[in-house]
Amino acid sequence: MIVKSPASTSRGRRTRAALLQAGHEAFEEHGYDAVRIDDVCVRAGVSHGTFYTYFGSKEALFGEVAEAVVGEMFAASVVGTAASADPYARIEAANRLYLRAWAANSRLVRMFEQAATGDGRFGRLLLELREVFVRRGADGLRRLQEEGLADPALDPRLTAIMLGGMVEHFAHVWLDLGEQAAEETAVDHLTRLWARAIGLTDASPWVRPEEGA
Amino acid sequence: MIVKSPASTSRGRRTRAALLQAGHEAFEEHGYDAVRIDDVCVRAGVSHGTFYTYFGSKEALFGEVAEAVVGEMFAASVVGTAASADPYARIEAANRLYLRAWAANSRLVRMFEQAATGDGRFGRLLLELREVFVRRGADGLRRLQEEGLADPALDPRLTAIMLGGMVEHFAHVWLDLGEQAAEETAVDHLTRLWARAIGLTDASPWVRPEEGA
Amino acid sequence: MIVKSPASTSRGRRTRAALLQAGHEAFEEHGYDAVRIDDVCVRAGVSHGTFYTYFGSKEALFGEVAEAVVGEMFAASVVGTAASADPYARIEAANRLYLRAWAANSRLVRMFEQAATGDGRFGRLLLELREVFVRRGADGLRRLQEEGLADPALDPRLTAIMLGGMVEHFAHVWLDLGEQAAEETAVDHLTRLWARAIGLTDASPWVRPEEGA
Amino acid sequence: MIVKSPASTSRGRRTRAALLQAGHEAFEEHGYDAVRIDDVCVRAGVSHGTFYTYFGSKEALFGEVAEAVVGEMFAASVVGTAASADPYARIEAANRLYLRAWAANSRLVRMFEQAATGDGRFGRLLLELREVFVRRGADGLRRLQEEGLADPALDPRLTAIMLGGMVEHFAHVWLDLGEQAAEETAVDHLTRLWARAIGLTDASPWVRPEEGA
DNA sequence: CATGAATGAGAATTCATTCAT
DNA sequence: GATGAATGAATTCTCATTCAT
Repeated sequence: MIVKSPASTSRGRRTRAALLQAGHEAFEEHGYDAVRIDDVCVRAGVSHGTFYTYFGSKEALFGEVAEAVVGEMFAASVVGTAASADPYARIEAANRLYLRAWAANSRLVRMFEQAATGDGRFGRLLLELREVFVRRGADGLRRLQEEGLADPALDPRLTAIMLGGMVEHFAHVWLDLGEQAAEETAVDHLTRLWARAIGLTDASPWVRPEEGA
Repeated sequence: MIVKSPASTSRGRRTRAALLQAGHEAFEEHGYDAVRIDDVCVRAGVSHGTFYTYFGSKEALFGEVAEAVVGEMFAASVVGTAASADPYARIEAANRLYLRAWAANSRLVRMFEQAATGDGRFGRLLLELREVFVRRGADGLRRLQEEGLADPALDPRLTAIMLGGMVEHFAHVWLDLGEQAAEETAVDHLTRLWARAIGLTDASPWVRPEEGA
Repeated sequence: MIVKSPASTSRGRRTRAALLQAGHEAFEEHGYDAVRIDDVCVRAGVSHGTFYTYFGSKEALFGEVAEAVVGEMFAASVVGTAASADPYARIEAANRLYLRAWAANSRLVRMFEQAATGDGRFGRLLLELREVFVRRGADGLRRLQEEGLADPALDPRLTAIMLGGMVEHFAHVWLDLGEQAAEETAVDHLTRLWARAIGLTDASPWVRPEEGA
Repeated sequence: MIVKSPASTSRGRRTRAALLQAGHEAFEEHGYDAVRIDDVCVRAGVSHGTFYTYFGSKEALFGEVAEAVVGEMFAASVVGTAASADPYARIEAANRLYLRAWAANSRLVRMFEQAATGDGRFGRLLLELREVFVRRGADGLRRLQEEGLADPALDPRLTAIMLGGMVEHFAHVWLDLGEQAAEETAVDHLTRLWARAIGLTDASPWVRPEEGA
């Protein structure tokens, strides 16, 4: 895509950033289709003519917003990789991270899927993003399997998709659909479910009554 | 909602059904906003004037399509409730059911969320639908907890949301995003993860090597 | 090009014809670029939405106007071919015909050339039209040459282009630029010049004074 | 017209000339309406803000381009007037000149007619230009008539318009529409046709066979 | 009931022109 | 003088909806 204006002056850079920001907010609030170019312009405080100085179309704007968001999420996914040595703690940290990363952009990322239907560009972007998270999850599980800490019968990729999806989906229900829950409780549950699902032994202190007998 | 025409004649009933069916397909394929009344009419083989004999607006059509879909899913969720006595088998049956129910309508249901942004009507529909599945999951878990077969520390509702979300989300990734997987493998993994996540004793035969030593 | 509407009803056919007529007039009066779709609609007495029921764009309308005009001119070029046996009279008849054919559409045909620059479609149409007239002229000249009535040294095609151009251009100057002249005088001059230019002997009764001496 | 800037500095003069040149080329290539100020500026290598330092509007630029072109053509029409004493050679020289003058600017001059539709200013310019050529042709013919070398029955002005139009129109067909022809052949034919059309005695050596018998 | 012509509000986009830097 | 950001009037085109036949 041709970036219409390199925004060579500082004023230009400011305007461009304002439009990007306004677009981000507008898309988040109302969804791709419902956003009018003018909405974005009003929010950014510029005339609609100015919009076209910086972006060729609504789609172009969305593309840049999307790239920025995906970039953020990539970045977030990397932070804190070198966490604890304790597997359970690592899972907990990852879940917290995951939840927060999606918290910031849940609605927008969902929107990529709508936008993705037709085009293909956003679809690819979205798949790449998801793949990063999936791969991280799969790699983690594989390591645990090699160490004998997780059920070796589980397919790492499939499992990562499923458990990762659990977190992603919960983030959506929690943040977008307003399901009430404290972050601590949420992370605690997600981690406990995840850890025990893969067979991590010391996943929880729970001991079945019968065993105790 | 005022149903514009009770479609009293049999010809009328046929036309109405054709529009409903055409709408279902069109929404599924292209998404709410991208569908034009004309697309639906062409697909149904009627003139676009006729559309308004049966539906007051595009939204009205979508509303009826949505209600039909939700009805189907409600129905599907009830079927086979009285399955096996074995908890693991019950979970497996539920997951298979769940997966299939979403398989049929995943794209449309997702669309409810887009459409929901506006007036809240579809949003409510969606919440009610989800609630049915959540409640079933929560009830099942509570029963297992009472029987001492599942971790009593887990919050039934939260857990049901998370694990139900895992299934729902996987259905989406699998069917809409094209992740490759055999249904058997998928159901097997989902069930294993679900069962072990809640601490169901005989969830899987896996025993950690060290323990075996 | 897809004709947007076959205008199956008589009302539709009337509206379509009105738009075509209005377009013809508007293009003729103001030129392609200066005509707004709305001008055409107002003139035709329909809303601009209706315009798009029948034509996909201004260019599409112009295309149909152009085809109609070219068709008319083709038709006009054929009429009266079987005229007199006297070569001079034949040339005169052809010139009168030529002048009248261009009289009706001079401005529009000129417009094709503007419109032709970019596209190619109108350019081809125009070349074909011109070719018809050129070929007729060339064939006529060739016959006269074979009969020994015209200078055999003249290239028929080139000559036809030049003398045909003389008539076409004069039509433009006369009709569009307002040069004053009576049709009789014009036809008389054009014929006399044309006939004598190709060496047709009895082209004019004029005898050079010296010869008379 | 108020010339916005006298371009007092040498840098200013250079910029002004660059814009004029760029405008000339752009108008020639794409036509008046299709040219955007930005195209001209890019071609001239200046920012579009600068344009308005030198020209008040697109029309003003076109006006200056037009005046320059017309000036050139006036100049060209004068050159070589004092040629040979032989009438046929004089006509040949004039035709060659005519053809070359139009060759250089045919497209732009045609454009004057489009642009003329609006305010009449360019139309007047064009008429004046054409008048120069017409008058020269008419004067030449009148002289020949007085000398008994051309048909006295011909109206000088009308004849000059017609034969001049033949040359002008051929220039257009040849150069703009791509009709293939060598300049020599073209000038030879034009001259022969022109000379014989007005009845110039020794116009061509052709003698009808019958006469030769 | 069915048809399809007509409508017009609304959205995207272009581009000549102005103006602060 | 030069720059390029900002403006907004003007234009094209879409599509849900109405209505006469």
